[in-house]
Amino acid sequence: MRRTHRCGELRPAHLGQQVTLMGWVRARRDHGRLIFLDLWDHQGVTQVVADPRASADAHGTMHAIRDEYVIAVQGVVRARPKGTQNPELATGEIEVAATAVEVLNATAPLPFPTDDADSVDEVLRMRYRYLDLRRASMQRNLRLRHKAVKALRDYLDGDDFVEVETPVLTRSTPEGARDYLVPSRIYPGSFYALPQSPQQMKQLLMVGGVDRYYQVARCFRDEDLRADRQPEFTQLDLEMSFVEQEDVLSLVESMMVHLVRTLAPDRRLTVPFPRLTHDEALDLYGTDKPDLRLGMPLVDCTALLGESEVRIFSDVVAADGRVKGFCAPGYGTASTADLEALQSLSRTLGAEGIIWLQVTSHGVASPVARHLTPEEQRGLVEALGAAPGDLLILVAGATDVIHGALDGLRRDVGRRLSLAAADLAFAWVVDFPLLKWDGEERRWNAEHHPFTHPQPDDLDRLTTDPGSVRASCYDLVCNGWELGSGSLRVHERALQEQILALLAFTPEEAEASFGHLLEAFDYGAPPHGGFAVGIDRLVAILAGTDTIRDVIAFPKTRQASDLTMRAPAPVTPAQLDEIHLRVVPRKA
RNA sequence: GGGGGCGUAGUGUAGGGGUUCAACAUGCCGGCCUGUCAAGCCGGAGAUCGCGGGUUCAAAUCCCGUCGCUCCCGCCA
Repeated sequence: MRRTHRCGELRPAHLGQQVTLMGWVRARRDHGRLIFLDLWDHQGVTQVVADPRASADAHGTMHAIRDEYVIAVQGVVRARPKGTQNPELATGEIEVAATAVEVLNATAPLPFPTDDADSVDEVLRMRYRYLDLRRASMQRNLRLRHKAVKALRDYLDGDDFVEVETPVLTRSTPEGARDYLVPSRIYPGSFYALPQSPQQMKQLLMVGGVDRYYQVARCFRDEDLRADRQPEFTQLDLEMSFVEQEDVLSLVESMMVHLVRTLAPDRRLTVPFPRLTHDEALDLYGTDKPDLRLGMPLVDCTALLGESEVRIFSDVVAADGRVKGFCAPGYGTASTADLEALQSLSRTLGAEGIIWLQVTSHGVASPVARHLTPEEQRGLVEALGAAPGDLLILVAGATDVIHGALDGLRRDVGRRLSLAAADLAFAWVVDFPLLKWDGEERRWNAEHHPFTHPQPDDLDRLTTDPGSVRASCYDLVCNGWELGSGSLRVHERALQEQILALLAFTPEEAEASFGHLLEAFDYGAPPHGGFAVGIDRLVAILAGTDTIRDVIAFPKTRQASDLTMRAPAPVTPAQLDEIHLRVVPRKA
């Protein structure tokens, strides 16, 4: 038997045709005489009927068949009797009357149902990922991912980009995340590293005159996992020569708009994407990846409360801290339990706690209300733009701490109030600082990476006031996710050496780690810049899921293990010998 | 590394010291049934409650430890 059609394909136009379908059995319905089953493949479902009068053999086989058996059905397409059509099925007007049924593979009862109805423990889903992938939502996600990548490739292909593959076995570089290392058999004691990103390679491609490069690149970082972080992940990595920041932003923005208009035309977009400076983002939302769907910007109330009788406020202000807060519209209905949950969340996030005020038509209700003057109460309501029925949430403390806490509180309140619509709230965050101070190690670190070009206006402060130098660096955020980031790169040897020196590399270390790049800059490196989009996150947002695991065929667990392949796993002593390694058990 | 959540028949859940505490749904096995489509009806099998220890006359239930999954912080240039 050979398959003639897919399971979602047959229509009344095929009536009378002899067809052969192959697929998985779903929902067998045995009426004794008539037996129905739904034959499923990735494309759809067709009802198959066995009638003992038509074929005793086919009927007998279908009696013995169970759910998820893989079968081939030969039969005739016929119209369903009046009143038995199923309008919920694309193939619902027809059915296939089986004349021959062949079991291609019998199936044991599945460890969990594939019908999407119940949520199943993720251990099982991961262990039997191939069964999980039979579920409609996972099928949708995988195909959405394929279409998204194709749309991005098509867009770049139409704009003179060329996809170039770069090595996965490459060199460990200092800074950044922990590398995944691969021992060398041929060079005892030496290691390849899996790339954290193709950053240096794509810069070398620019020196090589490629001009516009992209790659759907697998990247590896040996750090702890999150819902939006896997140790291996995929970036749409791109780089362009002879460009300014604006060129990169506008290319990426049109590419994303193209993608959304192609794949999700009903999702609302704000175009052009709003732009925030890094400072503005922190000031307004306490984070550099704000979810703009939520509204509720932060307001600084420090000046308003500096003289307050409320000790928490005055103490913090006296200690050079700040008081900031936001207004949760309509959340005056928060119960005591809700408020306690917010208190506890704020402490988890490192703050001392929150001060809440319920705004009513005759003032504010709050544990601290009687310690606030009428002017202070009015001032707060006005500054936070509150109306009766709203809840004000204030946090006092050091700026970093209250920003972290308010960011978390704002997102939590957003969830509680279901403020996140189906929009795709893209935004650019620009003007990142070039460097950040590492207080513990008492040295500067690159905010983005060491190859980021300082903004030209700030170049002269590189020696006098490094912390104030802004970078030509930009992030794309969407719905509270960091979707991608990029920068203009240093292409001048002297400047790169100066920056590496600021990052506490001795000339010898710089030469050892980045000599190949520095040397390349001597041989005609064009000005260049680029970007990288996190494909897993992008598809997760489009798919409407909370975790990138749902858009990765075989993801890893929180403990970085692959439950399907059971990796990582020990290897034989002979294998270790070959790569000159000995495993030393960790001392207890 | 730190904090939180979860773990009970194949699956999803209920039960929160004793006395229908091992239950419900679904799946599975068998039977009946000419039109179902999450088929229906009847019958049956299936869990020593993740694992180990402790408290107690008595533990699925309380305590400690451990393992696994998960969320957040740290970390992620």
